[in-house]
Amino acid sequence: MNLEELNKEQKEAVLKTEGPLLILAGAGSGKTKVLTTKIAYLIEECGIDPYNILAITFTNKAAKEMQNRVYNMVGEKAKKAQISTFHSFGVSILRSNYRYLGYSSNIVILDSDDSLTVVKRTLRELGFDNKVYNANKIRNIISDSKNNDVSPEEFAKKAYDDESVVASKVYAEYERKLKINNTVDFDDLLILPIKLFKEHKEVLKMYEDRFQYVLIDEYQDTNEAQYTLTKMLTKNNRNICCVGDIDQSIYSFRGANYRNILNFEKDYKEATVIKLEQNYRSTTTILDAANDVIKNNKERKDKVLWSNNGIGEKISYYRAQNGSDEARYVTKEINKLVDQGVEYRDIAVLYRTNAMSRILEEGFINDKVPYHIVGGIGFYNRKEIKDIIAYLKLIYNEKDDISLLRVINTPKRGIGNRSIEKLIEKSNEENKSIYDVISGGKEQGFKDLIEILKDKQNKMTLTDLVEEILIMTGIRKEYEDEKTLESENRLENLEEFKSITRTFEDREGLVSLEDFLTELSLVTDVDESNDGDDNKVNLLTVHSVKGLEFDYVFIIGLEEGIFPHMNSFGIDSELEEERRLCYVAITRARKKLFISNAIFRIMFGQEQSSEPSRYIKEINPELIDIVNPEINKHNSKVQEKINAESKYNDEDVDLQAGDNVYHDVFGQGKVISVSNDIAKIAFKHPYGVKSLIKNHKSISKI
DNA sequence: GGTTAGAGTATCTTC
DNA sequence: TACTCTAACC
Repeated sequence: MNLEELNKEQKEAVLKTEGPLLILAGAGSGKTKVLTTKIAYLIEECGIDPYNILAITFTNKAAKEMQNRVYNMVGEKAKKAQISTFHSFGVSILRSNYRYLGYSSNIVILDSDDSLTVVKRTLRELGFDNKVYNANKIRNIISDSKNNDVSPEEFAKKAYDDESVVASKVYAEYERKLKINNTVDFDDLLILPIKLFKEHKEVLKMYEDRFQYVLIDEYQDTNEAQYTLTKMLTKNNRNICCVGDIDQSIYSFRGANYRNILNFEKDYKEATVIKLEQNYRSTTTILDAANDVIKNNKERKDKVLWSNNGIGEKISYYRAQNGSDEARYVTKEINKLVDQGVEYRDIAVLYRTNAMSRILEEGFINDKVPYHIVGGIGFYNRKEIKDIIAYLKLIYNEKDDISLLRVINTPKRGIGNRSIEKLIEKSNEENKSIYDVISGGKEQGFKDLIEILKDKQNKMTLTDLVEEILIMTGIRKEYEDEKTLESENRLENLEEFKSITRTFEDREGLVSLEDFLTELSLVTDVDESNDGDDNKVNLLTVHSVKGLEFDYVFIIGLEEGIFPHMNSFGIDSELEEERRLCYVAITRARKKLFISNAIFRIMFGQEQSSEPSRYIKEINPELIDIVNPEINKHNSKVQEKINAESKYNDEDVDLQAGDNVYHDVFGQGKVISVSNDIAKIAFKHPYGVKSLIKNHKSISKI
């Protein structure tokens, strides 16, 4: 096997096949190449059966790509290796072992929206006002508890205030509901395998025997459960290879803990650590800028990326008048690039929040720039698509209450709130799913309909089944009768959905409802980003661009309040995460980076102004070429004026921890801490602790 | 039981 | 702004 294309460290990482290995791989240092080569090396040179290899990637797309690359190196047998995300891996374990865990075969996976719906419903059923108790927050509490192995009972014991008492009750009921419905949430996909392994050592033994070699990518973004799962599988074999980069840890909001990397050497005492610091992706200008930004983080291992790719062009910085001006700038620059022979597909525009894609879209449509939005509120979030999926889920698992409640009266069948409430009551009393307690009434008609469709399920292809649902439920007729622009659109979307099922069938051969639904729940829009088939500009969030690279990258909205996001103000750990996010964004670019922001931007329907992001100031000015210095100067005067006029007090307000204050919106509060210009203040329920600009006029000492 | 207007709230990121 | 939820009316 030819390892000549690898540098010294990369080669070392490939050759070290036995025992624990940690690869600290900087952005663009060729880690995917190392991982795939390593898998191929294990198979070809060490004679390892691919069946004994487990490789975990961050997205399904990355998994597919890795599988393909290994396929190109070793051929057909690559397919025997298990290459997937943690969540897909969890699903496969569940599907083979559901009996041990007390589930039946047709498990439906809930997405985060579904979980939230269950929480809301549970709050209501338990008689709590969901204006007082924030369902989202409670869902997060439940998720955290599950991930940290805290049971509802344990949580109830530790409950310390009104909210956590309510949360503990909702948590218990939430778990009961999921189980009765034979449904699992995203957390369960990781937690249930752990539970299984703890309770059934023989099953764990089987997986240990199978997965002699375990490789994990993006280790900095593993959460507690993923960490535990990894440790359980590799405790005895010890052939574990983790790849990660602390500077690219950007998923802490989801429970990821980059300290898993820092602790690797403690967990595996005999570990070898290899650093990959040569970057093969970007120009030194881009790398220097990235290094300038990230070196301001305190919590990190020292590392400096370098490259041989030459200095390249300076970074272009444009400070726009407002959002649409910024969009115009982006399209103008894109058109210039395209005139120079650049392909649209080699360009990406990155933003902090999905909401920012809209204004870009307008600009792109105006200037006729072809684009592709990755992720965001996409196709699968449309009502008609959610409805058809709910029908499919219900046909697959009639106990799935969430899907049932979604479609029992869609289209209208005259089953109103009263009847539904009665059904829910009955199902709670009898500890059964809603479907199982239906007997008689209009509901019976609905049940009969589902029974007929269930019967058809095995007798036709997926696409035909979808068509059958559209006809038999009356969904199609409803939209056809409506004859509005909107209903036309919905019909088109439903046709589009059928072409998705058809594509799926063509790709996989004849497929089961189970496979299709699993893919739907786990494969996200991010996995759909265009692979160069379409020559379009990619629009995506900084989070979803992780692992990708483009010749030309635009980072827009580099403003205080957006990037870094205002919710992170005053919280050091979160500001550092925002900075890592910025680092990830910068290091996506190969040839040239464009950064921009806007003085005025419409948010929440109101025009607001903001200053340039602190991260821009951290970059050595010599690396930056300011596109519009005059406007910039003028604008900074405007900016000063805005600042002077309104929101802030002229003099510094002396706020200290312990001070009582009054806020125009949140009322009375107590200062918890003050750092720099940010005061953390605890307000009364339901506001809680807020981080606010200390000198804001809305705050006064009392 | 269905419809609709008004209120309220969120936009932070995702498997 | 735009979406979702609720209450009141039909």
